[in-house]
This record gives sequence, structure tokens and C-alpha cells, in this order.
Amino acid sequence: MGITERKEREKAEMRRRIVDAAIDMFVAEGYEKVSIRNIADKIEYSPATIYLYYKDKDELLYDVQAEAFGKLAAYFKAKITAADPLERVEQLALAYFDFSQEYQELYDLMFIIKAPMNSVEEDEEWKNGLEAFSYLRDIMTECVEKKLVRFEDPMTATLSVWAFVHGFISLNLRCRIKIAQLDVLALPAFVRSCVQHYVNTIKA
Amino acid sequence: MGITERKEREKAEMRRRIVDAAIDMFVAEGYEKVSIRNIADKIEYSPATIYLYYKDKDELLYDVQAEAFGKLAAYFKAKITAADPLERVEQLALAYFDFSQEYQELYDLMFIIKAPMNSVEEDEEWKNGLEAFSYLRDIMTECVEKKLVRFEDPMTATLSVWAFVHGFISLNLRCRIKIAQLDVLALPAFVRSCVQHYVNTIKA
DNA sequence: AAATATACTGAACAGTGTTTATTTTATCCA
DNA sequence: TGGATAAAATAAACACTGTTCAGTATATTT
Repeated sequence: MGITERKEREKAEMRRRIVDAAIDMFVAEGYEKVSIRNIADKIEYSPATIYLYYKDKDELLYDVQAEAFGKLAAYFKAKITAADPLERVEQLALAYFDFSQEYQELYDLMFIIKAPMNSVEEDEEWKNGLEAFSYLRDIMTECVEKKLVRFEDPMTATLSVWAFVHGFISLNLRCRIKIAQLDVLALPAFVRSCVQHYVNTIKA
Repeated sequence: MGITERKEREKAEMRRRIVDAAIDMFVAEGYEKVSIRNIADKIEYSPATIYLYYKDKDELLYDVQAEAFGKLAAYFKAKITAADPLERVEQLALAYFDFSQEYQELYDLMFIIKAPMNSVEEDEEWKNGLEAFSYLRDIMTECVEKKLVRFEDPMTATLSVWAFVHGFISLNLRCRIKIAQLDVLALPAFVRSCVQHYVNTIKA
């Protein structure tokens, strides 16, 4: 029965086309431009067709988010090169920050906006972020076990580093850091220095 | 000419009615329910009337945000009671966290969603957050000057504390912390403990 | 070739922010 | 006080959004 297989493949290809169009629009034109109608236009299908492949917009955005997390994992893989765990923490933190600057709209979808998380059931687990999260968790766990950091609990360590960097990034992306009246051009460098200072602070 | 004064007063009163209705809806029913039409319904005016008092939704949300920041400042005033600067840091951080839990939808408007910041011009300053920010900045500046913390620069200290706590809050509000598979009921206590751990970490 | 199953779409529904022409209400002046 | 003027409020429309559904076109099966 090669026919059902081909149909499955075609279904998957269509989903690919939809997700690719969506992520392109995210990166190129920003979140606002990503409407079902705009995606449909781009792939030259009617809006209703998209609903044959995705039950709603959230479910589609969830797949786009998965794609974005793939990019982040690749980013980590490329930029975390050190052997020393503490150095790896710093490399990860800075790579995470750099990613947020290079792909602001994707960062939004991955970590800030509500949308795609609605399609994750209350009890169900959220798999998209797992690979990237594991990177951080494994490094921090190693740091804790080798007593390289001032944390006793690996989970506290992991979430603290994540929260610290994400905090800066999201306050900045949402223009709340404006209140500090810093020079906008100097901001990225300032945030990087804060991150580095933090990593130094947690060293044992 | 008492008439123009009365008109001004009436204009202000109308803006009050609109903002009050909006903030009530935010707190009671959440961000999604706050549409111009819904607000108009609540104050028993037509939607178009709102545009006689606010140029667009962003400008209205900006005033709602100002109201919300008033609540936060009151929260700080009530909960930051210690004399010792380091104790004050901890009280502020925990008060900030408690506020975010008690007024989740307001926190959204104040620190997470894009919306009301569009009505702040690029070069113009954002006044809404100033009082609350000053609370934190003054405390951190004192800590730095008295060498109570491992920061040399007051601004780095201020933004680091803010980013750390905001990071946890926003990852949690947006369900991204799900990835850590912690017990949901135990989460608030866990976050509090992370915040306390951080405050201890930055002590000189 | 006819019957069935699959894929797709046009049009509609209910909602959004916003604008404009029109009507209602209030103020001013003769 | 009555008519002109100014201010305030609105109904209706526009252009958009996510989503659904009846109907059409295309494949597949018999």
C-alpha cells in the first residue's frame, strides 16, 4: 500500500510548507504579520486549507516554535566549545543572549508570548524547549556536583541562570529597561557585562 | 469663566471612568476581555466615544498601566519596612514577586506585553515605572555605596536584581518553567527560595 | 464509466481597532 | 426666550482577525 504512505508524506510536506512560510514571516516581518490569511497567501492556498492541517493557530505556532528551538540548539552546539564547566556556563549564557538579539521575533514566540503554550495541555509536558533546556541543566548540574558554584541544588542553579538572562532580554525586548535611561547603543554590551558579572558572582 | 474649568473636569472624569472600567476588567477577567467595545459597554457609552478621550488603545492602556504602577508603589510602601539595606532588598524582591502573583494580569500590562510602550516615543522617557524603579535603585545604590553587595556599579546592581526576579516571574507566567517539571503547587515557594538565595549570593 | 473518498475553497460569522458622517445635546448671543 | 453656534455622542462602516461550513473540484476505487 504505497499510496497511503505517499499521502502521509504529502500531508507532512504541506505542514512543512505552512511552518516554513510562517517562520519566514516571523523572522522577516515580525509577529504581527503572521496571520493565517498572510500565511495562506504566501503558500498560495486558501486560509481554510490551513485548518485541514492544523486545528488552530496555536497548534501551528507550536510547530513554528519547535523549529525555532532547533535553531537555538544549533546555536548552542556551535558556540559552547569549552571543556571547563564554568566557561561553558558563560558561553551558554552569552550564546542565549546573542540568539535573542539575532532572532528577536523568534525569541518572542519561544519565551515571551502566551500563544503557543495554550496548545500544551495542563498535565502534558512541553517538549519544544527540552533540548535547549537540557544543555543548560546538564552544565549546571555538573557545576553543582563539582562544587564550582554557590548552589547546592542543580534545579535552583539551572533556573536561576536562565531567569537572570531571560529577565534582561525580555525587559529589553519590551522596552521596560528604558526606565534606566541608559544609552540604547551601549545596551547590548551592558547586558553582556551584567551576564558576565552574574556568572562570576555564582562561582564558588 | 467657570465653564471651561468644568469642561476640563468633566473630561478628566470621563477619562477616569474609562481607565477604571479598563483596570477592573483587567483584574477581574484578564487581558483578553479588555476590548474597546467591552469597555464602552461597561461605562454605557458607544465605542467611538472612547476615541474622543484617547487617540488609540495604546494611549488608554498607558493610563491603565500608570494606575497599575500606583498599586505596585503602594505595595512597596507597605511591605518594605526594614532599615537595613540588605533586608530591604529582600523585602522588595519578595514584594515584587507577591505583587506579580496577586495581580498577574496587571503585571502583564506593566512588564510583559508590548502594547502600552508603543505610545512612548523613541526618545521620550517612560514615566509610569519611575516611582517603583526608584525604590529599587535607591536601595541598591545604598548597598553599593556601603559595600554591602558584590557590585561596583549601582546600575548593574539595580538591573541585575530586577532582571533576576522578573525573569522567574515571566517564565512562570508564560508557562515556560513547565520544562523543569516541578510541582506546580510548590512553584511559588520554590521561586521565593530562589530569590532569597540570589539575595544571599550578592551579599559582599 | 460511475461511485466514492479526499482535497480544497468561497463565503460567511463573530470578533477586533478605528474613522467618518450624522444626530443629539449644550452653550452663546441677539 | 429663540435661533445660531459649538461640543459631545453615536450609528454605521472599513479593514482586519481566527474560524467554520456548505459546496466544488480532484483522486481513487469499484
